[in-house]
Amino acid sequence: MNRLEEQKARELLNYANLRRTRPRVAVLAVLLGARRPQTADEIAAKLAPPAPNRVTIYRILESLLHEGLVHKAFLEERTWHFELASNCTESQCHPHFTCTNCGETNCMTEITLPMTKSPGKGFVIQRQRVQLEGLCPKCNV
Amino acid sequence: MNRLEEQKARELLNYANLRRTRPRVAVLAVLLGARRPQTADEIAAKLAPPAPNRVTIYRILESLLHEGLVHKAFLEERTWHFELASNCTESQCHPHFTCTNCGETNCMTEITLPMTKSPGKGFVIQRQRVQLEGLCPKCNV
DNA sequence: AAAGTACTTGCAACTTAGTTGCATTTAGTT
DNA sequence: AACTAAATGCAACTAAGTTGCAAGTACTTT
Repeated sequence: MNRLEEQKARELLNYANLRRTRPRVAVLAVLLGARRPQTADEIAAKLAPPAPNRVTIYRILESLLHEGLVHKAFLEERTWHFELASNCTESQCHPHFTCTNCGETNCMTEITLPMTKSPGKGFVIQRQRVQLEGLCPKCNV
Repeated sequence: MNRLEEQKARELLNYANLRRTRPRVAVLAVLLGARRPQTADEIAAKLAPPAPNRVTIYRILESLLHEGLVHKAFLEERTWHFELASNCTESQCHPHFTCTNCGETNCMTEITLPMTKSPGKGFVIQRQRVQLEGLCPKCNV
């Protein structure tokens, strides 16, 4: 658990008007240090024991989500994955790339796609989300 | 349960070398008649009683998936949604639009996006999936 | 048409991921 | 130091999907 990330976590929480409780700081610090979207269980595994209760982690993620500090990345699994909202604009987040061979997910922050145009007919497109699938450098022989 | 769809379902199953059992034909017929991705429960609700066992429906969907007749549409819910694979190319399916107000999902078959280019670095992009979010005609006042 | 067999189905029990209610604790305030 | 709203932990619950196994059925072979 990096000190720098804890410090940053405190600042973000303060800014968002959320209490800086120990579990909340720790969860946010994990997300600050993560290079890919994390599930509640993955976060729990990275916390220094004694880990907070499962329910607490879910509720912390909910509060972070509510204040817009993190958001859900929808991957091809049933489980929810969370990541910092900081790299994303109002209308879209970076694409996520999942390797069909090893299953690992990478954040493709260097890719920015043009916003899809509405087909008319009364549809207003506000956000778009892109998932990519293929072979990652490790698996691309 | 439309006769035409049952007929079409039989043909597809035959073509895919899957046994044309009563539950399988019925499930596929529902998907043939659906205008948006369906969950296992939604499918079950549309079957003429006596509905097949929950487990059976999951296994049928699995077999259809395995033979490439249907695929999963990843929406912003935990639950899996299935739809016919027929409208889709190798590299992408039509985008799905979910209304942030009423929650309904629409298939945007009229939209086709250019394929995202790989950022290099050894990544090979094989498929892309796009989710859209905004207001649907009903909710766009 | 009967028999055989591999594929399917149904049932019960289980797992995973997330939720709810309530009593206890704690961060930030007075 | 006392107060209070917010946060936490625990136990019990729900939703969605899975597994093992016995019984049934579609298609094949004779």
